[in-house]
Amino acid sequence: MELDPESRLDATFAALADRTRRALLARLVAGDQPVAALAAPFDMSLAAVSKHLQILQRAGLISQSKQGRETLCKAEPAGVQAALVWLESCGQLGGEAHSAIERLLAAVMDDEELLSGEVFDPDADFD
Amino acid sequence: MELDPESRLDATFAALADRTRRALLARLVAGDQPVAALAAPFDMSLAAVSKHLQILQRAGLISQSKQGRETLCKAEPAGVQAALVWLESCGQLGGEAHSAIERLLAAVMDDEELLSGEVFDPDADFD
DNA sequence: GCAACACTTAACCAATCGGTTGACCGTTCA
DNA sequence: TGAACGGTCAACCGATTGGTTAAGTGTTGC
Repeated sequence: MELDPESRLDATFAALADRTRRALLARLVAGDQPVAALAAPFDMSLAAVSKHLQILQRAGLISQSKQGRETLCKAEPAGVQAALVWLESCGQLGGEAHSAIERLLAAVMDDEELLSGEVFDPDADFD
Repeated sequence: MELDPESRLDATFAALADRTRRALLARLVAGDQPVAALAAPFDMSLAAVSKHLQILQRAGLISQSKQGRETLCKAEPAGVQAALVWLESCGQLGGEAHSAIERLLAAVMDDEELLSGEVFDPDADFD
């Protein structure tokens, strides 16, 4: 179910389009956690968080496994891949090198010193 | 209006969560187009496409400029940047090198032959 | 056994979304 | 001037979303 790549991208981007779900994913990227611990910092019911996690799971961004009476959640970096590739293609075809990947590629092609400084803008603000 | 980065990501990912809008953006990445030409291939009203373009514009993914009685639309690769950085950070913190950017970085650090083949999976299906 | 824990499901709600049609506004050109 | 073009706006519609509360399902441990 939910096999065609277009629907997959629909689900992935839709899952990422909510700040609560992005925060949940960011926390899971930092380390696996059971649902209750994961839900604690959020000002909403456990049921609401549970539904958010379901959406992340259906999008392939996380996986859940029952561990006794707890449900361990872990990030699935592979789920991010399709979205990442789509966005990179978008940037690549843009002509000038705007995207991080483009800038990096340009640096590689110029055979310059790499990794001498920051390659990415660390603008992402995890909680 | 709409300044905080979290809301910006909300808008960006939400805009990308619809296949029609992704297709519109992909076409614009391939070249600027007026609204009517852009709308032609889609099986929906011009008004619907117009609304999709507004959503893309508010997300900063495209810009529109009146050119006589036409409205020229162009992709704004910079608008993709924030989303790209967020996803990359997600992949980076994941431990193993899962993301394209991570794989490329790893290749660079190993000082291997670069660009000798395909670096990215060209899975993105621009119509 | 039974109570507490760790969730999930169901039913409901207001708000938003993606689409429609029809009226409207500015531009071009015969 | 006035008709056709290019596009937006407004009102409406059904479906989906993000949240709630309440009930239900396993699991753990006294």
